[in-house]
Amino acid sequence: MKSRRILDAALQEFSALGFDGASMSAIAKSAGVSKPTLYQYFDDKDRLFATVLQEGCDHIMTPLSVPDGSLVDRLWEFSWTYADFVLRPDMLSLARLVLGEASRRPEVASSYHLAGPGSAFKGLIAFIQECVDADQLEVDNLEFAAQDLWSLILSGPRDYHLHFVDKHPDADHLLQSIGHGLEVFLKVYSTNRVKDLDTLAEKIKVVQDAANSRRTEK
Amino acid sequence: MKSRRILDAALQEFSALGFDGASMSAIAKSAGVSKPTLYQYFDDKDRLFATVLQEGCDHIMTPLSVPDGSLVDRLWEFSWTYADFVLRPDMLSLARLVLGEASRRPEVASSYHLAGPGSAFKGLIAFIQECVDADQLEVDNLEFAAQDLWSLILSGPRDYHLHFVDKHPDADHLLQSIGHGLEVFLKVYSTNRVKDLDTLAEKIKVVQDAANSRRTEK
Amino acid sequence: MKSRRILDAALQEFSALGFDGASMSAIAKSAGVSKPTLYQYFDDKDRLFATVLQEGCDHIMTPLSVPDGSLVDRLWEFSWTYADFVLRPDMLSLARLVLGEASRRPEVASSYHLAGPGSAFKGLIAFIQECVDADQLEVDNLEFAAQDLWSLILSGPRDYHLHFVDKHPDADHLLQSIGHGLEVFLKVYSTNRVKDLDTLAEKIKVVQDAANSRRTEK
Amino acid sequence: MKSRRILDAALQEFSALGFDGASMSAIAKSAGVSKPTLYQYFDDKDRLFATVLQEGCDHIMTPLSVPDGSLVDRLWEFSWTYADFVLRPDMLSLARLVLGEASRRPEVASSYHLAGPGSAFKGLIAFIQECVDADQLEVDNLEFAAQDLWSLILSGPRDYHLHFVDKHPDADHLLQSIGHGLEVFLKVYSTNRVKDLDTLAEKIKVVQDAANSRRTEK
DNA sequence: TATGAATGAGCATTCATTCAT
DNA sequence: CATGAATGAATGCTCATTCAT
Repeated sequence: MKSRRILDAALQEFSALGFDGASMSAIAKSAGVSKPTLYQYFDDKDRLFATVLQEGCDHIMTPLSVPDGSLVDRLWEFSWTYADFVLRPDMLSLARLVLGEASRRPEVASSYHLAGPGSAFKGLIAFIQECVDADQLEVDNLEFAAQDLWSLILSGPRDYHLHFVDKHPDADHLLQSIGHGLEVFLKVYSTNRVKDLDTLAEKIKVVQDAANSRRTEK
Repeated sequence: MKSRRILDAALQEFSALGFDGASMSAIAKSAGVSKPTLYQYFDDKDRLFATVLQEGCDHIMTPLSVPDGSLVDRLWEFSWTYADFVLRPDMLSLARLVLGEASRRPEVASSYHLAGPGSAFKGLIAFIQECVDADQLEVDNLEFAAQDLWSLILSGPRDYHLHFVDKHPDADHLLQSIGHGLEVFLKVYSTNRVKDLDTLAEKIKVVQDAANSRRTEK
Repeated sequence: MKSRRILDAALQEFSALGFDGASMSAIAKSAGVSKPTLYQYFDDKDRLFATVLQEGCDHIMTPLSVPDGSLVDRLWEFSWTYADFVLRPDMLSLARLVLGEASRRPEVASSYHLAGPGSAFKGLIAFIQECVDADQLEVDNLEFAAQDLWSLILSGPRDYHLHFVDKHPDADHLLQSIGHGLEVFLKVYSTNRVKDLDTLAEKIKVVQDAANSRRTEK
Repeated sequence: MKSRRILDAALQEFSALGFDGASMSAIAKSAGVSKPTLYQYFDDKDRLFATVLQEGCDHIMTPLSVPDGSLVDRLWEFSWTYADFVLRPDMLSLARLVLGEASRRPEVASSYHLAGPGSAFKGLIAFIQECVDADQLEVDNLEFAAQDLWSLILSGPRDYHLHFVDKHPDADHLLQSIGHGLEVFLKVYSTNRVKDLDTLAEKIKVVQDAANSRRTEK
């Protein structure tokens, strides 16, 4: 449990200050333990860092389950699940931390990529495979299709939020982005373009109206 | 000229070690000057860092001019120009550096984004506008189209190479990636899909054959 | 105890080299501790300096008790007590140090004056008040009388020894100085001038003879 | 003339910051010359410091002439001349500077004392001799009498203003201090006590009234 | 096991001083 | 003669790491 507190504190400090910027003293204090205790649990700063990132990677493997439903429903759900996860402030911090250290610790960055985007990618591929099997999508190359989905939906917002640290994701904007991304994706890969695009448009409208009415209430 | 050497050395060190990791001594030594000299040119480490990034941003504004030619020719040229630029090791290092410091220097990261991807984006939009004016593309929302082009073509490889520091861009892979991206883009936005896709396929084949024959020669 | 050693070393170094001249490294070494240890005890150089001076001021408050006896006896004792204290090399060093920093740290100099000469002054006033109450002195203005006593007895030697660092107080000279000072003081303020001056003269003679015989023995 | 500007700037800086605190760069800039030029005139910092103090000492030799007139008139004039000189802010700064460096440069402090208080002392002695010759004072030991005069009149205020840097001499207070000092001095040494004390009292009253009326006018 | 106290090595920065021009 | 540009050597201070308890 003490190691738990230490790892949390370390993630916090590393994320905020970077590897060099974070000091073992600060981590120890923030974890509420003494420095020697900290060193009892983790041999040195590098080890601690590695462990923190390892943990980060392990935690990444979350969103893989895809619900049942129509193609559009599933894509929709899938997209938002990923978006919520990928744009979470702590995930963005972690990503920045990893990239900041990438030149000095190439393994860290690559294994993070494998665990993060990589595993997400696997999920994507599996999901698309399912849709193909169900004759909902027509896909030549699974990998490309998966990449397209990811790129169209999330690469823009993620890039933006990686760089604009204190701008929090804006639901409206995200809706537009995902909505448009899915539209393009369906145009290209759907076996039933017209209907799917209709369904999508309606879905977007529903969410938008809900948002608007919520805003009006205020 | 001395300040030139200092800035180069600083970029080098910062890129390799991060802001905290880079030491003024190391920068001075690597620039072949003494520490006091370094401080004569740059008031302090922060200022030096800021200048280095400023320069980085200034240098980013490069690829904006787009050649004449058929739609596919132009898209092709455009894509490769951007890819070459964005995947250059030094540009990737800079991007990592900026992201690594983003939490502590939000302005740095945001102004980098504005100068880098942001300005690239403007170029993209202008370019697409031209194509629309020439009835080559049919576009609803310019921004979305531009974002799509960028995402489809480059977000995948860039993300990959940001994380895999020592893997150098592989022409084959890139060709596939860009080729596929352009294909999707044309499918969605071209006013003359069939012909354009044909032209594209041919273009890809030509390049691939050239590459193969080059490989065989070796 | 370690902070004791540090403070001693610091007083030493500061006294010998001044605030800027003394280096934290030298203080640490002279105290037999490492620099980080030094910084564990004192937040920074200023704090250390302040503490050293604070201590100096606290130690100053010593000679206030005045013995019983005849007026001349008491004055005599009083004078020598103060002289011994004020002319002690370390007290002179401290005084020089304080004055040397006075322009940059006015509060230091003024609070030193309050604690040092100032508190001595209060003792003087109290003492003279006692003598007045006992009808031994006739005084118009207590403060002036106290100032006169101090000035007549010690201002000359103190000024001299402040400037001549390596001349150690010479008992003979001091005897003359104090003797003469007291004589003037008694002439002006004693209620029993003739007798008191006689007593004083005899006291001086006794001490002088003792000194002479001591010198002869050698 | 350039060396003039340098010396002035150096005195300024040294007085304000002490020897170590003053930087050659700052002195050069404040003198409006470049550092190499500064070094052309003065071999090194020590030399410059020595020269500055030498000059300070030379300038000290000022108040020696004593006007004619009655004993009280002459003492009065004499006292104020010295007081004005000794309490001048720049003289106080110089004194502090010298004392602050005394432990590291004993010769500096002693030669300053010789040139400053020492030479004043000689003036005092000569002056008192004159008064003795004119049967105005009855003095046993010239040196002691001179020391008494100085001590009674100026040691208090000077000590005060050495320590309280930003308190400027207050005419009222000084008047009291000098008035009382002279009173004591006359009581002890005058050959015509009653009359001289009367004259003095009147002199004080006149000055005090003048000051009061001046204050009322405001 | 947990810690207060300690340290060697290093960092950003500044200074007195000196070339090359 | 005067200077812009340069530097070796130090300074105040901090950090990752480790004893002694």
